[in-house]
Amino acid sequence: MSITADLIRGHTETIILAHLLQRESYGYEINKSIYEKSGGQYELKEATLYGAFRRLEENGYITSYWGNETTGARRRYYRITALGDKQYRASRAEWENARRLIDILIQTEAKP
Amino acid sequence: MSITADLIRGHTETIILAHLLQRESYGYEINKSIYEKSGGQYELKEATLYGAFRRLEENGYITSYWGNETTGARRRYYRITALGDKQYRASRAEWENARRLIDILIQTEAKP
DNA sequence: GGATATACCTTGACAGACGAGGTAAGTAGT
DNA sequence: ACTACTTACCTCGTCTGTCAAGGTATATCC
Repeated sequence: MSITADLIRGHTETIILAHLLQRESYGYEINKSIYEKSGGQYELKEATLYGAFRRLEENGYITSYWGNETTGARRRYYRITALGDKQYRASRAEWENARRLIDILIQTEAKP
Repeated sequence: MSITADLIRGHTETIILAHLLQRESYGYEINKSIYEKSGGQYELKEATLYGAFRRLEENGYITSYWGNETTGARRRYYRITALGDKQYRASRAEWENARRLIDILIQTEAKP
């Protein structure tokens, strides 16, 4: 992992919601997907991932159920709720705003 | 303050360094400047600000000295070091990368 | 005298991320 | 049969940055 996690902190839950909007999924797959989408630059730690799932479920943004795998390890699937969809849109709008703000705040005028 | 601080978390020190690259300054002024640049959307809490100063100084990114104000409250001025300049450039590059990455990770394809 | 602005600082609590550990089932090679 | 690896889940304790709440002191305005 080449990107410092502090910079992603605060976006973990939004990233997970974004993935679940595409399709129902489970922890291991979501993490793999993040790894691939980031070109190998970023990967959630498991403790972070499962902690985020717990919070998201507590807040009613996702629901979960055990898949009925007949082979291989069991999987817990997650599905986004209507509330989660709403939260995703709000978080995304916040990100757009924060991005613009940080761009303004960390820039220096006329310095090569 | 309308932006949640969690989204800025991890950029506080870079924001301070960016300000100090423009000119030597002191805590109160830096915070006012952030408030104004952000259009009143964001303001550091004092505990956060002074905590960041302490870390920056411990790491050798800034130095400080007491101003000799003849009137009004005393001020502790901060100056960025060569190491701080280097760190700023690195942090800024990291931000460009993180920004691109988050954009990729929180986007959903073809959803209105 | 009292309120407000400037200007600094500290302590304790909280929340998210992480390191390090664990469980369990299937697959591949020797 | 044994060993190693992959898939897949989970938890506990620690660390770090932020914040609420408190404090000190000087100067100005009404």
